[in-house]
Amino acid sequence: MTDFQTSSASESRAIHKGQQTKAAIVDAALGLATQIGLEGLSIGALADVARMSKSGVFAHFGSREELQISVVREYHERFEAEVFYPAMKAQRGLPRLRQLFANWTQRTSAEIDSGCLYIGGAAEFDDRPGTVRDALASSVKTWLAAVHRSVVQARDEGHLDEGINTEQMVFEIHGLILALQFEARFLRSDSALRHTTTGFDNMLLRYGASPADIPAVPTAAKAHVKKSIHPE
Amino acid sequence: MTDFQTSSASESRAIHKGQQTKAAIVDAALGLATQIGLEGLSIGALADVARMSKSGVFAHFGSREELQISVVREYHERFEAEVFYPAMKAQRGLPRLRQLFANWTQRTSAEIDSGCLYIGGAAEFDDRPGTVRDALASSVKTWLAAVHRSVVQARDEGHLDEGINTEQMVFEIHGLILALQFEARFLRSDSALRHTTTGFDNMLLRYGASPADIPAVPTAAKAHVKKSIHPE
DNA sequence: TGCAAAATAGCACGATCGTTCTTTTTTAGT
DNA sequence: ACTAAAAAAGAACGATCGTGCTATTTTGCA
Repeated sequence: MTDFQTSSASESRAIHKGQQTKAAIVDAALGLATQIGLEGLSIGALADVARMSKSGVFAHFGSREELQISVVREYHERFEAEVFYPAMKAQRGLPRLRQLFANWTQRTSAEIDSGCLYIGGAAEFDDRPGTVRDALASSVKTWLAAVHRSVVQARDEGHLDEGINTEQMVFEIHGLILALQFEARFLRSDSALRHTTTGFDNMLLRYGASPADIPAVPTAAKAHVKKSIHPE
Repeated sequence: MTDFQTSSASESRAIHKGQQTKAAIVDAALGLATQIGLEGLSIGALADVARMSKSGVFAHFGSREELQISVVREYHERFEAEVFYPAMKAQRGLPRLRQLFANWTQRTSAEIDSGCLYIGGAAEFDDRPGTVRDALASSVKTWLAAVHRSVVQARDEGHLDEGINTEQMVFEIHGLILALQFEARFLRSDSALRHTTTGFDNMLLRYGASPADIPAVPTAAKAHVKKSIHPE
């Protein structure tokens, strides 16, 4: 169920009370990790936030590494629930791909005080082998594979040109999201969101989406319709 | 001289010996910071690498923050020397922009054990205000402004369509580089470099560069020349 | 060659780190 | 209500953190 596939059947087994306080701890840990990073996450600071003793927190995980992995798993599930599943309700093909991108964009830019754990984690762990890196990379790959499936479906439905390089398109989509996080969150640029959606619309046209499917950009530019697309 | 402008006149004032050991320390610190991050950089570990005492290292900076800023400045100068200045020798306009991108790409992907300090730093400091973040953001903005100048020049030289949105193009270029770092360094994808150059070539065509200026992609694809560009 | 100054080392401080062990409190089933 | 088990707290450990202070070594110039 944690694989960005559409499945069902989940079991909530909160027999003992420890399960829910552990959930509360992970929730607080995720909040800390998205602010100061997975490596910056310390058990002492987490205990303060969770209003618990250090050893009380520690006992739920057995090691800091296991805590970090729990945070990655929790983020994976939330990402799935907020970005992936809602988009599955959109019509298969281009509409679903657009919804997927819209949810992803919103998740990356809208949240005021929480950066994307995948992006921050990639920077922290690209030179740091271990189980945390593995869990992180596994989640990211699963997600990118889901995006790729959506691109392939859009092509197979005839919403995009059939000769397109789907991996190339996913790479470029990923780039737009990364640039959004970088320029919006780090550089505090308020035009990053606009550049992201404009870039995506341009990309769709370039990959063969029918212009009717692309909503007009809500700016004042209207006369630039030469042979290339250069919206204001 | 540290502003990505083409200027000259530099003065090397190594009067006292402390200057050169400080340079050696900063060099080692930069190596550490690109691996474990600016926040992970500790004076104790740095002293070990530099074969010095902790206090000996510390005395050169007075605070850890100042050490981090020194590392950012050093990275700025090296980036300038390896990416910016060499590209200035290329012909003004599209050739120079292409060289700039090529150098940037190489710097981002080729270095085996050192990630880009700007990208890692942006992830670490996007929620951490202070002088280190300011130094980092200042360097990045200066560099992106240099890229933007190069785009504007390419347009003014007539190498790109005159109606293009230059900020949008810089944003998309930045996205390609960020995706390169993410997928090559974190996901260890060996197709990331190819996706980056392909994406750039497609982008140039879309922004109006004459196809003759785009070197053929050295792959087996040759028959895809419909109305859009879909190289293998 | 001597001497002031600069550079480096040594040492200690309070704080925090992850982790272990023991004790106390709270829970859930009878 | 009683009790065994689970959960949380408390205390301490060695290590490392950034930083201050004092001594020692090294440097560069008269």
